Amino acid sequence: METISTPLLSLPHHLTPQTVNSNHDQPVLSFIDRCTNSNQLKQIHALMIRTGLFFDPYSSSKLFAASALLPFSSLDYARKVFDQIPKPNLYTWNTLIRVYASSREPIQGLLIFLRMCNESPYYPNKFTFPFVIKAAAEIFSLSVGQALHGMVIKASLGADVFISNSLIHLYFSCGYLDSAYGVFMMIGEKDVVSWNSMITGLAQMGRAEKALELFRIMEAESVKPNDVTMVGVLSACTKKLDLKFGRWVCSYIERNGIHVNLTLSNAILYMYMKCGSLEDAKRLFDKMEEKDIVTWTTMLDGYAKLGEYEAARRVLDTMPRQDIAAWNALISGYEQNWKPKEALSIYHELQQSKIAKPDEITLVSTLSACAQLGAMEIGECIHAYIKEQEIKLNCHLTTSLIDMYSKCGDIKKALEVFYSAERRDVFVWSAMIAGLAMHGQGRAAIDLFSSMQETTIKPNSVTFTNVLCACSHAGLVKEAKTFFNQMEPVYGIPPEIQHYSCMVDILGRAGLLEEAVEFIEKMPIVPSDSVWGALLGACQIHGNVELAELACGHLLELDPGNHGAYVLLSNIYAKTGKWDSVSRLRKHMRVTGLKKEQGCSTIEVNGVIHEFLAGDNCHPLSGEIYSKLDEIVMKLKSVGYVPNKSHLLQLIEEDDMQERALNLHSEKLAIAFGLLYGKASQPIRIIKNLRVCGDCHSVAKRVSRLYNREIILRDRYRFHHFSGGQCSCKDYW
DNA sequence: GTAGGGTTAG
Repeated sequence: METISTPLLSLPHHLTPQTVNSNHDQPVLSFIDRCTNSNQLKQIHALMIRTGLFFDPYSSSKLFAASALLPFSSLDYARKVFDQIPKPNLYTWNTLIRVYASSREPIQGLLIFLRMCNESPYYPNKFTFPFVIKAAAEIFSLSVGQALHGMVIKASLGADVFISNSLIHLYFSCGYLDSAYGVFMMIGEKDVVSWNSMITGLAQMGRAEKALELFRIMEAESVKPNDVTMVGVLSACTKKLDLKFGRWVCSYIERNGIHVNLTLSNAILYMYMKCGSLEDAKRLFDKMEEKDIVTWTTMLDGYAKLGEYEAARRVLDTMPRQDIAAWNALISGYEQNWKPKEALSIYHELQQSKIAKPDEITLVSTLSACAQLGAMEIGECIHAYIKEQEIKLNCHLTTSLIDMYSKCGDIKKALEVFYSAERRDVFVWSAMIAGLAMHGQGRAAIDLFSSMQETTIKPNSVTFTNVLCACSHAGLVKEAKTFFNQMEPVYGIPPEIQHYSCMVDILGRAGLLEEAVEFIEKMPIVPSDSVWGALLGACQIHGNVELAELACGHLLELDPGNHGAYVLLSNIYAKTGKWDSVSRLRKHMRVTGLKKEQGCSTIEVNGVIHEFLAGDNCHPLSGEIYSKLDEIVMKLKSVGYVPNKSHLLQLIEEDDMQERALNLHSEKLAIAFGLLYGKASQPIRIIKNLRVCGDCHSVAKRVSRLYNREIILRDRYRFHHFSGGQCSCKDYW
């Protein structure tokens, strides 16, 4: 359509804008709204230019609105029409801001708004503000939003309910609950949208209780709720996992004859799923006449999160269109249920099938699966894919990459990602601090926390957990006390149970057992199993039987099935030679059927994860692995290694059996495998599900020197970097 | 002389 790009050339000379009468009964205009496709619209456009009608501001505004708002039209075309209009009127400016505000580039809405203020003779009116405020909300810009709010007040439009409602929405998108509430309170005649904006906003911010309270007030003030209200209320129920209230909402909807559209059905379905009523969800799903991709994905996600993978898979295979969200639901279902291998296998299938393109969420879940497994080669492939596809690193992805590299043992790469990140939110900072902590670099973690103070990012409760964890792994008692004491007065974060546990752990490890007990006694909240567990762990290190029994008693009271507590206590008895107690405990464990969690180590070689259980013969190369292990032990013994059996005294009595059992530890099998098949230039990276025992620790140290190989071992709590006969934990773990 | 704000999944 040539006339669109060169309209002025084809303008008939006898029809200049001035000669057109503002006759709005022009028959052409009535055709605009009746267009059913873009060709018809373009024909009218051409005709209007030929006749000069296009240069009448009212007529062009009608055409422009159609080009911007009719469903078949594109924003690109609308923009071309706009650029042809010599003097857009206010209606036209407003319409352009409106379509940009809900487009993929809401920032354009703000830019057009600025252009309008500078270039046009118009001052924004009551229609302009809702659109431009929406644009600000879309990009979460509090500063722009506040500036607009100021303009609204200056223009004496503060009482407009439409504008107020959009301001409420804006403040919620920016997390400014109080400002939203302030605007809400200033509305003289609140309408249903005002209430809906508040209820939805509160629910989304996790203030479910407050949202439901507002719903009750709304009822008391006789404002009639609609379907959107109910979606908001259901969202609050879902956040609270309150099935009872959710069911009540469903009956409320029925009693009040509220129209149940697809969105509302989906919200009910989601509530049932999240609140744990699979039965209700299934019944509703089968009853729903109309289903969209949200419906299917909600079912799929529900099954996957409940661990019903076959049902989840069936939904994926049945749904009419598999978009990336559906795949994400399955991948994250596996990942969040600690089935990282399955998660990676689905990701692999997705890549092979090319049915959908992985997005940020896919990559976040997949990286987390790599972190769980310690699968660094796969994690690196995903990092390369991100670079190759030029996927922009948002804070979520940055956090996942840092976490993956940290948990796979490459703290340098984690730091590289951290320092090259364009944006760092509190999660990015916290992940980096956690990474340094688990690698025993307590000082560096604290320094990083100090650098964080120089930014505008405020630490949260997790940040402090990680900082205290760093102090624990590095034995920084004084520093830990300072941070802990600053939490509430300086940062406004009241210490939670995990912070108390950390402190008990720090004091206990340092041998300040008395102080640790005093600390527990003074706690303003009830000590949890983790607090007693920390004390018990410290008692093992320092061989304090009395306190260990006390801690163990409390621990088993809170968590009777805690086999770890028994193992720790029996270790302490063994260490202090209380054999009677050891056998009494062993008998008790046998009778109650308590078993130690089986040790398991994994190692990645050439992108394949190999898994070893204690004493297992399942690996196809088992024979070679055991011969290698024998060779290692012989070599080590020839240079003075003596097996340290204190770690399994409680389980096996005969001496040679003890040594055999030690050699069956899964991390030793993994080390032997790594020496046999890993690249000689690469460190051996091993992930162990339990804590590494003292004997394996000393073997790893010796192997690192004798074979001149770096070994990086992640156990349940932290990393050990073995190199040249030393470990990064300095034998403090 | 045309019009506006709030909605479900990952």
